[in-house]
Amino acid sequence: MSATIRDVAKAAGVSSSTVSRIINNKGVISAETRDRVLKIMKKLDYVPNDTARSFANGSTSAIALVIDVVEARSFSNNFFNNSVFGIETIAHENNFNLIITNGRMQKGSMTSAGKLVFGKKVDGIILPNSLIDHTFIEKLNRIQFPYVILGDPKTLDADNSWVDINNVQGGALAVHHLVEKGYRDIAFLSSGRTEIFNQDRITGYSRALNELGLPVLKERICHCNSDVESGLDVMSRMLQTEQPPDAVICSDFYLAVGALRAARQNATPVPDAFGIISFDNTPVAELSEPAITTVDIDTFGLGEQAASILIRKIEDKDMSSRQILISTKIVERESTKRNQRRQDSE
Amino acid sequence: MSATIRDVAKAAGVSSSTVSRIINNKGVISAETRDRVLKIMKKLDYVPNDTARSFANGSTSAIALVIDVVEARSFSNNFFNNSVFGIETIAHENNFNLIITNGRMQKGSMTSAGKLVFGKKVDGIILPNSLIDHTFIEKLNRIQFPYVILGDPKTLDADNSWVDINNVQGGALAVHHLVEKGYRDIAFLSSGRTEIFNQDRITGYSRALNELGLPVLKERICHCNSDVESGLDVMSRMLQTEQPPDAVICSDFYLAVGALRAARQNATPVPDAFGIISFDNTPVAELSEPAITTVDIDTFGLGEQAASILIRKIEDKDMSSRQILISTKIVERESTKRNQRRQDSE
DNA sequence: CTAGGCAATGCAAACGGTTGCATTACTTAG
DNA sequence: CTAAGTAATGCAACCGTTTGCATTGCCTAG
Repeated sequence: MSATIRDVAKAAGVSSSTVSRIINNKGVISAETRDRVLKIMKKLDYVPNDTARSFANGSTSAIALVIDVVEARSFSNNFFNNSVFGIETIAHENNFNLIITNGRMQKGSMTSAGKLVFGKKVDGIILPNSLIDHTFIEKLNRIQFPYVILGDPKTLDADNSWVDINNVQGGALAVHHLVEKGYRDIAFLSSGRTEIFNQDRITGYSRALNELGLPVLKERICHCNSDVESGLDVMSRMLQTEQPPDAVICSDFYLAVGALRAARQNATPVPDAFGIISFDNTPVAELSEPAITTVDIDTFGLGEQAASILIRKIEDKDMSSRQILISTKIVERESTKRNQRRQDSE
Repeated sequence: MSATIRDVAKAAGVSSSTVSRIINNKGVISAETRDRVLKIMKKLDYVPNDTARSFANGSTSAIALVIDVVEARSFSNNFFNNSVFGIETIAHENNFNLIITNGRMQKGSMTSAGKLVFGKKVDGIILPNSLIDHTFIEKLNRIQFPYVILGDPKTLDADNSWVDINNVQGGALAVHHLVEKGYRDIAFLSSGRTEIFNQDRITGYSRALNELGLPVLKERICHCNSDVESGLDVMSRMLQTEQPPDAVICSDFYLAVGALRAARQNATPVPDAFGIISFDNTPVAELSEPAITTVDIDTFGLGEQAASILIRKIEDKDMSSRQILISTKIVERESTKRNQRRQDSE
């Protein structure tokens, strides 16, 4: 059907080696030959067959991203969304293709990721720590296959490359912000007990309280589901105790909305009597009233870093592994923006 | 490095043809040979090289999705997010890989999509109507390359396959819902003037008003930017006229939140004096107070349909083209849930 | 003047599968 | 008993590039 390298070679009166060298900018080619061949290529609408190329030189110029999606609930996937975008951006800049595969949907024996890796469809792979399978990682290590993990894979002992949001720092940052604003009794609503990011945030939260000489209380830390109802329930109960907290840090925006509603139902004014911070600076954080102060996690940057480490690894298999923590920052909005009389008076 | 088909063949004492036939379930193979070969394959950790395979049989088992992302603003990308998930699901079921490429980032002469197509990296392609380039489509048609368009590509004359949300029906549905609820003077806030989906929604809106014998008024249709400020501004102004509307349909959730704020600032109670409907049933529609009634657009289904049409086309190049419109439905929440005295009294 | 070096290009094998066309050994109908 | 059919497998070409190793002609240092 379409022209091959030999068609071009024949039409230009050269060998296919010469055409190949021109395509790849390798070797020494005289200017006239190059021009002639380039013209022929254009005339014949020639585009090198990438599959044949991959086949010949044993590399695919493609990377895979394994995602961990169970249901299509969009804004909890804010994370996914932005990371993919970051990864695609870097992949594109480096002339890599990005293959996306859902790690939750394995049918048959080999996982989708395994198929891509061992079938040599990709040169490297990015996978989330939530889907880590030790035997799979071992296999990757054995054949020195380049990979990068999204999220600190605490359960792995080998030295792997990973990229993570600095959730410990984020948890601490939230505490410091609240304390600066004059809040003193800070609760933490976590969106789950098992997720590493929740554990890390709680670690940071506890550590910061310690540093500031504030007590860390078991009953101030609650593990809920990631929905408005949970946040509302838990927060309502807390607010009705004789010693209610005066602020809360929430692991996601659903919980924050729940907390906000609880405060409203309890006639506790936000931010004056009660401060709220949510993790993940999703654009919808601006939409609530009051708008919610967030710990901004740079998921786009996370994707960028993961992709660029992976690509460097592909280009240099002996590269030592890298671990990157991306700092968070506070985006202050209404839910913590009280005037600080309270603090001053203390 | 890793075992090839010839290694397996040698170890099993057969020819590589036999191994190939076993891998692909083609031809007739005796049970004993098959068993022996399968055992050897397992023992040698043999996985067929997909690149070599693609090369040999001229098909890649991969499809590409071209996305149109300019900035990472997550929930306006709810669309993107769910569609990708739908596409990946179907691709996976059919043993296709999904390559994602950002159509906005073309560097060099050939677009990223063109590289994938003409470099024979994929067997088919899904592209959004927002990125349609007539000469590119013509090229695809000329070589009979399978593609499906996301969103009705109204500017194309040829018969192409596409999948779209039925925005006309959606616009009408919103009107009918509001009228059923007793609202009579319905405004429309569009998130832009040029997008086909906005035009379609307005068409449906106008048509439904006509059918119901209600007037279609120019000044009730506003084109804004997709943000809260715009919605707030426009709606505030409308509400302060001597004859304000008693309901509004918004093209996205930002506008709906703006409209809600405008109503609140104007002391117009929602839903009793003013009804609000937003397009796109993003989960955050539940988070506002009152929660906002939405026109649910099935973006996951959109992706599924696009992928399955594409794959059928790949498998049968002579398949006639398909056009699919996916109906919307109302998800009723608080912002239109008034008791219907008003209507009864008319 | 000559040998060594370099610029420019060609030859042909290799990458790892797939597949059309044999080939071989049975089986069975006539 | 023979010819035709069929089940099971092998041979070798082919898919479109890349690349190590020639080869050729020319330049330049000694």
